[in-house]
Amino acid sequence: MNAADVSIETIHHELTAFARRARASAGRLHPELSLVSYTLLGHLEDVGGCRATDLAAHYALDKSTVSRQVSALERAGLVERRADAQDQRVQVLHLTPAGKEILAQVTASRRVAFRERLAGWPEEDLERFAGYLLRYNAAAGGVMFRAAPASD
Amino acid sequence: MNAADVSIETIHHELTAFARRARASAGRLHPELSLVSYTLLGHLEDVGGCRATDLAAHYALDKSTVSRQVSALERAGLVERRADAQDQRVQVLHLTPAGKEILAQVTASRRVAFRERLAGWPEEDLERFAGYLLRYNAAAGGVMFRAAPASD
DNA sequence: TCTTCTGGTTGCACCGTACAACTAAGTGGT
DNA sequence: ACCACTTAGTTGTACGGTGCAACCAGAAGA
Repeated sequence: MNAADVSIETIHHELTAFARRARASAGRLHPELSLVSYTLLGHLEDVGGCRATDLAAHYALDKSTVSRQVSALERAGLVERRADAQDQRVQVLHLTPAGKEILAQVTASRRVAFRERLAGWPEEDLERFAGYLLRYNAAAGGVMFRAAPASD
Repeated sequence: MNAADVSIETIHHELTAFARRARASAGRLHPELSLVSYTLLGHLEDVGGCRATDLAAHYALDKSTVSRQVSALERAGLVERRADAQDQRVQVLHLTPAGKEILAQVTASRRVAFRERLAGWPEEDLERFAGYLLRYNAAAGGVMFRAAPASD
């Protein structure tokens, strides 16, 4: 096992640990906004409104899951559905002011957490780390794990 | 917003994306071994057997959750419980040969996935990336998000 | 028009999780 | 020796997130 393999093993291990920890702790702080809800709201803000189908495709979620998430967010008053003039089936989703507010709060609080955790890092390392994550996620392309090589 | 803040924002965004993606896709490949089961088995292999309470403490899970996970793993024949001579309450958990086998398979297949995704990276970048993740996770110290700064 | 496609909802089942109540076993004080 | 307290683990219950399948309503094309 050469040095590159050791590094890959470490990356594997640490990213797995991160994912597990995120899963375990994501819901406990900000109970009003789960990790998925948060990313959904964030996407709506980024793109400025889209359809439920777009969310499902973008996040590789089942449309039923998105439907329920959106229902919950609407019930909470964070998103609103607007009819589409061209197509009566689609409902364009938009953030409400309350949704923008909550999203901003949660983002700010999480940013603080990340900033604390990254305090003391040289700017050069921050930039490289960010670059590596971008590059890695781009390569991951929406799927975290591939199927087993030979067993299927 | 200076360059460091931009980097931190990117790290925040990309790690969040990774966590969400992991959550969404972890269960679909290797349905026989969820992300949690996998890390539990991995820990048992690393430390060579421990108590359910140790697992709960190490992964910040409720003991009931661990109890059920362990029960499932035992039912699947991947771990076995051994009585402790000193304390009749504790059951020391060990991987069975089948557990070692499955763990090795899943690890291998995931390693392949990571290796593919990291193919073409210069060895220097791999080492730095691994180092950054280690450093970040060490700073995270078991909790992914801190409470909101002022709202509570 | 009639069939097919598409956006979305709902019923159902499953998993992972927490909390609370509980049992069984060890520990310590009197 | 006994009783209170702690600790390890299980079980009941509830909840949130997820996928699949069935379904409905609107749109598009043969």
